[in-house]
Amino acid sequence: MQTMQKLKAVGVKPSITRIMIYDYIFSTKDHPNVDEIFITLKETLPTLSKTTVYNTVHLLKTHRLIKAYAMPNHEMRYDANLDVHAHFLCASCGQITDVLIDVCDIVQTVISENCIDETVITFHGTCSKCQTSV
Amino acid sequence: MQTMQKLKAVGVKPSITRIMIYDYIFSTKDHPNVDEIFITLKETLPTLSKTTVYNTVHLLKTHRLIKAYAMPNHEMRYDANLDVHAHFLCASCGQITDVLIDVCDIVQTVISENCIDETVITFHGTCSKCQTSV
DNA sequence: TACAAATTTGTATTCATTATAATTTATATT
DNA sequence: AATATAAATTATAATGAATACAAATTTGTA
Ligand SMILES: [Mn+2]
Ligand SMILES: [Mn+2]
Ligand SMILES: [Zn+2]
Ligand SMILES: [Zn+2]
Repeated sequence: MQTMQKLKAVGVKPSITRIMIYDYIFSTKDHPNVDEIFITLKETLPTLSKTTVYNTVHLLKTHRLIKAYAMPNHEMRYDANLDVHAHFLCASCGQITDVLIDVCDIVQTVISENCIDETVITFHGTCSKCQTSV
Repeated sequence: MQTMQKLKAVGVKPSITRIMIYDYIFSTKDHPNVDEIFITLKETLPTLSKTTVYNTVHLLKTHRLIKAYAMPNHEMRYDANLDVHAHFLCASCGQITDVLIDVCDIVQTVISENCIDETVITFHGTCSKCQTSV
């Protein structure tokens, strides 16, 4: 689907800024942070402000067009891949690679290629207690 | 094992401050952040400083006695449970609960009880490229 | 064109974490 | 015990990503 259609579909007005920010997150596979998005797009959008990047990723995230992952070094990385998938974070070069998991053989897939120090699996949602207390 | 033994085993001098900080993280099951540790232990260690809490969790993490998890709200949570396990983070009450996973039926376990909005699985380690370039 | 609404920008602020240096405490030596 | 040395703890300042807020610009519509 075209980016413009994706934005319209969730009720977000497809301004050129928003399209370019989404497109960048979608096209690059390296899970960029706000700085990377800002610096890269600044070249083609000279008036772009970092605040707009923050606003836009927040907007895109709110409308579930992208996902945000908190990294160990306290920065957010953004990802347009909405499929449930794992990430491999290299302690040496910092690269974040997608790990397409089959749920069942999660560990196997990665262990074969990389040296795993730690596995972090987090589910976000609403707990049963909070669901009933609404 | 006694906390004192655990600290000695990794070459960390078991001062009363360190013992109490580790014990607190170990005994409480709610994955405390630095503030919670500080405020709670301040009652029995009146001279405790927040810097010491930061120093100590860093020390414990370096020696692999605890794990640190970056949360979406940009704070670190600490955990003395070293087993590979998942976490369920409630969007409503903020509670972080352990999810003991059998690797194979990761999703099943949680889906039955809670309402999952997002699943984050991250592996930390050294990628194959970086392993060879040493 | 004129007006209102939405979008973008610039600046100030927040707050968890880190850096640095001073102070206190523990350990070793004479 | 007194002194010297090292380690641990504390206090304060600095960092930096993220947010809050208000002004400015752009867009949509009458
Ligand atoms: Mn990804
Ligand atoms: Mn846990
Ligand atoms: Zn690497
Ligand atoms: Zn809850």
